[in-house]
Amino acid sequence: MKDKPRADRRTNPLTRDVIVQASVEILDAAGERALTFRALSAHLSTGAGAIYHHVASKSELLTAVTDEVIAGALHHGDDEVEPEQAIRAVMLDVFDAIDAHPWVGAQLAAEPWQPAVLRIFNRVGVSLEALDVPEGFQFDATSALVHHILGVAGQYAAGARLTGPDADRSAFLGAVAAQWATTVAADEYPFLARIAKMLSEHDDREQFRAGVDLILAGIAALR
Amino acid sequence: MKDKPRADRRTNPLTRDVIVQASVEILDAAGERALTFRALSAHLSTGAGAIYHHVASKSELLTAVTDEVIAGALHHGDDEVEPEQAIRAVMLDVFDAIDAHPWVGAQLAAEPWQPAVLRIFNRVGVSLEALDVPEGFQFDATSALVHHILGVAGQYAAGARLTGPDADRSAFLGAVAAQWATTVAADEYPFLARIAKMLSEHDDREQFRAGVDLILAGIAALR
DNA sequence: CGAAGTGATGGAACGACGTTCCAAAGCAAG
DNA sequence: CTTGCTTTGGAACGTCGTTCCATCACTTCG
Repeated sequence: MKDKPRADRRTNPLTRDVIVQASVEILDAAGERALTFRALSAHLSTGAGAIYHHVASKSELLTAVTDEVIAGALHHGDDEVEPEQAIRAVMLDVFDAIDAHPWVGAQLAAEPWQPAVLRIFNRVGVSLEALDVPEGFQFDATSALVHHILGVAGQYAAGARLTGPDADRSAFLGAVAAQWATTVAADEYPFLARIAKMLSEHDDREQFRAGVDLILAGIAALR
Repeated sequence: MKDKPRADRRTNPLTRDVIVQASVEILDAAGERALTFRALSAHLSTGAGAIYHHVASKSELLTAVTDEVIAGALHHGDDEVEPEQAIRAVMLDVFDAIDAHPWVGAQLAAEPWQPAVLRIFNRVGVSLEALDVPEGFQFDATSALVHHILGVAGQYAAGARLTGPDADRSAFLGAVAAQWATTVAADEYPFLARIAKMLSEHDDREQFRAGVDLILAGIAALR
């Protein structure tokens, strides 16, 4: 036992998990641009070299942090409800995780086949098997659902990055819509001009859910 | 007229278009990581300051370059064929553009509401209006299609970035699948384990098209 | 109980990047 | 020719990811 004299140096051992947790705190508090090895060093009262002893690179750290959040978000049970509801629950779990941590969306959209994506892919696929989807169609159907997540993730996360951590999203979208109405020529972009007003009023979560409904209806029609 | 003595300084004027074209060449030849203001300066035989006189920042340059490629890819006519075929044509045009320039995919997935995305969004929406989609549903339906593009874009582009400009994609996917079979525990990721073998054989373009079919079938079912 | 070894630590240093700054050069107007 | 404005290009700045290495704490063995 080393109860007292263990000095002040390394009272808590600086493990990979500690680094990941600190990264989540920095990312949530100040956004993805704020996560640097210098900020991390300061936050952990250590040097960059010590961090590199536990983590190979920044991209490896980002995938680990992303997987941490996604794994925590997928704690829904998947064998109790009917399969279609299970899929909806998983999809919304991921959306809510991105909503709570916009940097997760950026990371999911940027890195292919990273552990977090595999986790989502598998989870969606498992729920999809319970439907009467033929085996040759399961891959395409699961991919469509996952791509929908990733597409929304990229746009949503990037939007949140532009607005800042606490800005009003509907105000931001209203500004975008206003810019459409002025900058964008109505004759060049007729569809945009017509739905510009809907943009500021729409609910991202509802739109995401509508997309899920669309894909599920397509699966039901084509299976 | 200044036909001869125009000297060596101002032989060709270094305009914004010249910079965009040079950027496309660098990106296509060496990937997105190769596009730096130093490489651009060398390629154009100038200095960084001169470039900044025509372009505000690197991200502005990237959005301009992306819009250039997407605008060139959307030259399909949209008023001659039946609307559903028009949508398929637009979707595949964008996919093929991303296939030819993987960095476009990364950029599309990263920046929200950039001009290139608006261009795609409007084009899909215009074609969608010709279907019997009720007005309140057009926004959600168009968003689902665009999100599908963006989701695929991010994954596909990032995959191409990992493999390099000329590597064999199916070989890369085979390696990913092999890693699934070994690293990923079959009991933890049952669906992935079962589908791993399909990954190396699948055709990305066909899978993208299957996703489009899925969403279109969903639109037809819900409208 | 002390010596030797091993992994962890943290800070300095490196190269590359985006961006800014500024002096020189071209060109148009008086 | 002179004056003023735009364009040019290269030097310089600050920050980043990453590498390197001297030092330290702790275990293991004689």
